[in-house]
Amino acid sequence: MVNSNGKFTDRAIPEPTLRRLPIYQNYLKKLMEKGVEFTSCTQLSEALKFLPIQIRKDVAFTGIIGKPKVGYEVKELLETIENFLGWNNTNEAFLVGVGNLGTALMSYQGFKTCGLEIIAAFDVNPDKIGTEINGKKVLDIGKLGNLIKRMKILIGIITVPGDFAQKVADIMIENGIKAIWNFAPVRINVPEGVIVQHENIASSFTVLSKKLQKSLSRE
Amino acid sequence: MVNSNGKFTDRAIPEPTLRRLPIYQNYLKKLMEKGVEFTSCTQLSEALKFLPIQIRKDVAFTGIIGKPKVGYEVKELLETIENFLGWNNTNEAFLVGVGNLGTALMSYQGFKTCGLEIIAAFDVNPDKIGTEINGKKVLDIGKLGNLIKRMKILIGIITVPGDFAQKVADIMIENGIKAIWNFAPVRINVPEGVIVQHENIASSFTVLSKKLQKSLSRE
DNA sequence: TTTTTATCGATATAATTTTATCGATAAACA
DNA sequence: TGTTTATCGATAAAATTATATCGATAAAAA
Repeated sequence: MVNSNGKFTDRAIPEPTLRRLPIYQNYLKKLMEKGVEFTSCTQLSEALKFLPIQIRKDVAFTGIIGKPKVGYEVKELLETIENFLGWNNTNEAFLVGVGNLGTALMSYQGFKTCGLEIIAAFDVNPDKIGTEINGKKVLDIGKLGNLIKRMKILIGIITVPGDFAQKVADIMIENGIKAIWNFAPVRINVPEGVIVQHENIASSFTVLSKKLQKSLSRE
Repeated sequence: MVNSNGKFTDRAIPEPTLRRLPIYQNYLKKLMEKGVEFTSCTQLSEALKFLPIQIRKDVAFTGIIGKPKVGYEVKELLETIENFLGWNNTNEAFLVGVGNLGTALMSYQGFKTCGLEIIAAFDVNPDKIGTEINGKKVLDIGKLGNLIKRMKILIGIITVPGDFAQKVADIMIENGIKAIWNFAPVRINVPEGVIVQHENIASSFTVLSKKLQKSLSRE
């Protein structure tokens, strides 16, 4: 697969790049609001504390071409990134587990920009079933499989306690979910062809805490 | 700095390793509960879907030595990992921003194991000030700086809207916080010597969504 | 108009991380 | 007791990611 620049479009995008692009996107939105028309990797690097070379490489993946001495048009860069990330077409998702974290995700406004829409949530707790969070209904977990199938939902978000995560994943997969975003602190097993992303909050904390340990021991 | 094995203890631990160790730790706890006494990289790899070689390399960083044909003693491995990660001494932290995410973090039980204790939270909202979440008091943001100083807190968790994140960070740093875990969707600038870890939920989603796109386009 | 400057894009180098290979060893088994 | 086997730990190779270098170019300044 070759694009208009003669480059392979399907060449693997480095995951770190993929994780940084939304950060640029977010800052570019602010520049837009301020009415800034042009920006450069140098300028972005000062604001975001990344190396300019890294930013240049990252944005190059989206295919945009900048102008020497000027940089990139903010509007164009923003659109190019969002386009590249596929944030224009909406991804509908179901969330299972309406605890604190589930509620937080359902209420999170930032998903709008990146094309994720949680269209309903599911839980076992009768007190929660029937309520609404951020305008989205909380339904009985029993209806999960059926609704996935009927609505052809492809993305599932798991925010249940660890013990139930695999069970929920199984129901999801059985009914056609192709990508699972798992916030439960266990690894779930999925068959070939299904994508899982494990979000482990303790893992993140570990990185911070190790750095702190190290920094304190140096003093 | 050289340890008893003649290795440099301060040799940088790869961040990916640091992120995987808690995953092993979590699974090992389950093995313990089940009463399993020994485990091997092979066995762990089957359960967790990592390559056995990678697991072996990761755990080697903790300094543990296994036995050929047997592997590692579960109890010892668990303790070694927790020790290595410094999860035995408690890290006290303040959290600022008692929204859904802040509440979720305050209620998260998984932090106990990894030695993080959120001992109080702060907010601007008078309705929230004075309440308790998971046994922890929600205090007026005005008291933040003073309490950081008085209690010598080193870790700050930011779960406020993006616009206020830098301001909160500044107060934290001014009063002695050395590590900031930032969940706001903006990058915050900190002086030399202060550690920030940015947690960007959109970044994570992007990785999942790109993989899904790719996988769907292959069919 | 010419020179200087900031920035890009391409290419090259370095660092980090992952994966593979292989000899050594402890347990199981013939 | 000797042979086979699973696993470790060390070392090596490959892959990925980050950083540096450098010529080209568009704008600004002299």
